[in-house]
Amino acid sequence: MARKPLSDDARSQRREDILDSAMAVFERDGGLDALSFRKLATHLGLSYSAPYRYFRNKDELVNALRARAYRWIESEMRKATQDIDDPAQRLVGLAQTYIKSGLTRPQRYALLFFNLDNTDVARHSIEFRRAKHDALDICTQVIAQAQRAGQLPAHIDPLSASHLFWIAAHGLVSLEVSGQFGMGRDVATLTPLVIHTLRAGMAQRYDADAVMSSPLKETTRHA
Amino acid sequence: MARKPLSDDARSQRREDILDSAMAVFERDGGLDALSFRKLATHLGLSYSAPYRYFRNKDELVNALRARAYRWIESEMRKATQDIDDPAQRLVGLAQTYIKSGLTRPQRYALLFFNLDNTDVARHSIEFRRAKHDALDICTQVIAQAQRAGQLPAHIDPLSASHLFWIAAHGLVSLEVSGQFGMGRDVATLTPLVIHTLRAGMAQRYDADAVMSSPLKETTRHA
DNA sequence: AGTGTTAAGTTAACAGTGTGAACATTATTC
DNA sequence: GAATAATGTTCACACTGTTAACTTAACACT
Repeated sequence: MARKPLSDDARSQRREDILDSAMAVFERDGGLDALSFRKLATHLGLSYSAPYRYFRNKDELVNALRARAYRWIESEMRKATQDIDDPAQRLVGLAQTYIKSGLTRPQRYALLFFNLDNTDVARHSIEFRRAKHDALDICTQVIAQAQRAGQLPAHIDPLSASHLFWIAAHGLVSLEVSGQFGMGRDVATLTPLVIHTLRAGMAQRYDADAVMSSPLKETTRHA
Repeated sequence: MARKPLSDDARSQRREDILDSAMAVFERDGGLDALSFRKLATHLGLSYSAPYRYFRNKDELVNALRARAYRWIESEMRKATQDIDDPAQRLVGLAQTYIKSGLTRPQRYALLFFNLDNTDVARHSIEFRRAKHDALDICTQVIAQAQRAGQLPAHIDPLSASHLFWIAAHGLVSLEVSGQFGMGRDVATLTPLVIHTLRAGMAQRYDADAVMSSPLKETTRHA
């Protein structure tokens, strides 16, 4: 009776095309404010509200873009680690790749962690959370593997350990990308220091209570 | 002959008042997009482009706001550490305070590190850089002190060490504030783990070359 | 073939934004 | 009191996100 909608494949292909353009514009012009539906539409050769047929609003578009950025960093890590056999080296390679990816494409990295208009977690899309989970999962697996191989002490569970890695790597990339380290490229000297500290620190037995003489109470969030 | 301009004191007092309002609006409504000159002006009981007499544009206003946020976190750290005598405990207290500050006022923290429309460092104001430097300086001093007291190994220079601390603390706060850790409040369990790893890791002798079998080459920045 | 149905794309419109220019006000110094 | 320059206001412009109304075109059924 009615016109058939685009096949799911065709439709999501269109979405991919739009996201291609969006990412290109975003990285060319720098920043989410610089990426407007109008500019995106003309970049696609369409009229200025056409993308609304594929993304309900800018939030949804940006979330999709973020998920895509995560998928990219995930694939970078996969590519880099699959050729390394030695578990310990895989782990170092993983950290290096994460850091390098962030530094080489600061815009894309910033898209993941900055530019969150607000800190409202509820608005992370499922797509985004899945991508995040999959990326973290690589790390967890590599760590578990290194532990099984006896190359990494096992008194910290793999998930916590990968969080630890993530915290360190992200802290480094994030501060550098947002230009907090001052003029020099301290990253080059900081990277090995960070990795060393992580490995050496994780090697030592850990007793939570001994660390914090006055542990952080639960913090209430203002605003 | 002419009307005297507001004394520098009076003028900067006005600026402070405006920044008070700006910070209030920013934290109430969440996000920089929600902070408009118009809203700010009406909040001050002025007409909608009055703030332009005090801030050339939104960039300048935001930079001032950022500097102020840094000053705040700096003062939090000063307050928290001045009463602690034992150097090692001072250091832990410092880290705790930084983390706690970020977690309690996520908006303010995000202002410092997220919401950078672009990653253009050149646009950081001198004010902002000074505030950042002063905040970091506390950390450097406390570390140097702990090293002199023999409570922290001295084979890492205090500046690098404080960078290390910053990276870890910021990584933790930043990931939590941007809601990347999943549902739970993993921060409570991650905080002591991070601090432990830092301390234990820094205790071990450090040889940069040994760490990185294939060190990060210089990375060229796309985009 | 013809026609109804409906997705895809276009255009018009609205509320809000940053920002500059042109005006009005007002306090200060002569 | 008059001149002058800082401060405050109003108007205007080019943008933005977003919704609603409209046009076009492809399919399904008779």
